[in-house]
Amino acid sequence: MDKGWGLTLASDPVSVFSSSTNNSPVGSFVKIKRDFITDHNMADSRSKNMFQFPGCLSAGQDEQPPSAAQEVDFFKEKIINDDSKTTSVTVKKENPIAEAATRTSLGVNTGLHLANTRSDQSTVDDGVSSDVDDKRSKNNEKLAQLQVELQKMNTENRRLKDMLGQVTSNYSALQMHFVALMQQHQQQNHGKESNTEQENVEGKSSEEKRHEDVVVPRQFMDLGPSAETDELSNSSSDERTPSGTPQNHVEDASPKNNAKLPHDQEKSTFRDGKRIGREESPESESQTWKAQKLDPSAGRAAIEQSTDATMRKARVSVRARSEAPMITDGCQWRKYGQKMAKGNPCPRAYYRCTMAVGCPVRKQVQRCAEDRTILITTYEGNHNHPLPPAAMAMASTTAAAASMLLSGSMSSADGIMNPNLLARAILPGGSSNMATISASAPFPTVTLDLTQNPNPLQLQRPPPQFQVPFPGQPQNFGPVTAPQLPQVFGQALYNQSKFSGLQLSQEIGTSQLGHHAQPHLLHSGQQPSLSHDTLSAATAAITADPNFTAALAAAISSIIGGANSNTTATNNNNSNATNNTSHRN
DNA sequence: CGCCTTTGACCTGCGC
DNA sequence: GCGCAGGTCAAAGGCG
Repeated sequence: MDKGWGLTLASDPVSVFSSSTNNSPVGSFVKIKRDFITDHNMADSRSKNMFQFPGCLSAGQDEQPPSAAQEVDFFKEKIINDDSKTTSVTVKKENPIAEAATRTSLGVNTGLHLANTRSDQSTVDDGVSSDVDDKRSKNNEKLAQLQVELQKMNTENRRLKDMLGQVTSNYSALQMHFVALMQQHQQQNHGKESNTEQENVEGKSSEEKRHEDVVVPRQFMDLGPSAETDELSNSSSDERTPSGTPQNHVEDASPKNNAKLPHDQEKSTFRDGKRIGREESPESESQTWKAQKLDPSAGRAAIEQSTDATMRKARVSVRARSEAPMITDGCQWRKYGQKMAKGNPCPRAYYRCTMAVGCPVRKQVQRCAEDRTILITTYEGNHNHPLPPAAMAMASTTAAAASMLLSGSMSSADGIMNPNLLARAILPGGSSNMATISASAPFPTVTLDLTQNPNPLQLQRPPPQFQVPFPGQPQNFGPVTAPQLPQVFGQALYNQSKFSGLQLSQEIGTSQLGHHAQPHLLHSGQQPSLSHDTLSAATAAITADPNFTAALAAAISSIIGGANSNTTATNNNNSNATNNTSHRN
């Protein structure tokens, strides 16, 4: 149902890792940057000076072009000719000197020209012999100039490599931490599937316990039994999930349901979808846990299901400015209702995901009463089907946000959730009004505000999308998590280039990828607001927080579920398992 | 003709 | 118990 609304959350599927001709990280960096240019400035961007490296990498017109163009006179004519035609022809030239001169004179700043500055004699063999010495001296002059430039570039390259090494090491540490926790979690699942929540808690590592002393209680990964406890003990958390409704008790045998089965197959399956999606929650969940006690083998599925059920409750609200009636997030939605909400003259529209039958994901779209240009989109649930790369952005973001929300700490009796890792990860700079977390509402909700504090110099590039072949083993998350990490926090928020906080997360996640893939977005040096210290601090904070692993695992699981439906994730929210369990009951 | 949106009715939970 | 508000259903109509 996406109709290409103005606000696009999808990230472009540019294959930023596919630079086969340049294996150097910086080379990839350059390619990405050039893609970046292309993305946002369209076709003619390459012919203009749009991108400049930080520091002195630039070979742009600011530094030399005029003189360079003037000095290499014998190129000038050709350049002019080329310019009179198309610049693309010029760019295709293989001769680095000629290319450099051409680009320089055209004002094209491509940043890096690392090719050898070999002799350009062959290029002047054009039959012009009147003033060969003079031209050679000019060529030498230019050669020296290019060498100086090359030196500058090399220096910058080294600096970038140092930065890359730093973020790579950070990534490695995070990855090891994550893998260790994942293995531990697996062991717990296998060895103690029939254990109680308390036993699960006891089974945690000392490190996790140590963190729990500081952070808290509602470990998302272990929400299984605890979720049940919450469901049974806290009626407020049950809210509108129809666990207590008569409908829920008669599910399959319900005459009502049978009687209301539509003739339309699509609608019929949808109804199934409703059953497994909307009504899967606490009831079937608790039943699952009962079954688990009888059949330990059902433990993991139950955990997954409870996880999904819990995720179902968490909401992620995204505020973004858009004139379009709905943001484009890569998924297909079907509108199933519209209501006038109290206190807002703008109607609230209800959508459900139609990319797969039974997908429990729904969203509400409503304009802000105060500012009609702000579109508030609230997501609920997790997709149980493969997602296109464009859709993974929002899905992963909401999943991670919801995970973190649910794994956060409930500190006070009033139920207000303290800002947890998400907030810290999102808002390392101390900005407090871009993401808000609230558990006081009927649903715990994370609100990501894309309308505030924009930095137009940041976030101009949609996040890269990666189609990564998923290894079957969770232990191999490295290559999987790395590319997806940026999605986990930032992708959805790139679209409007206004979420610098998540940009940092993106920086972290992406930068850390360098270990397994080429770095593709390492322009922190460009961003005055993002210092190395900030980066390191945020990375350390994320690495140190066990909740992050939980949220990360959830997000990854959703990704895995989306990318490879045959992959069995350790704690995913793949509703296939849930559905099966639900139907079994 | 099939899919989607619209929209009024209906269901449910909650507060008084 | 009643009313309100949020959420969902499903018939009707529109659109490609």
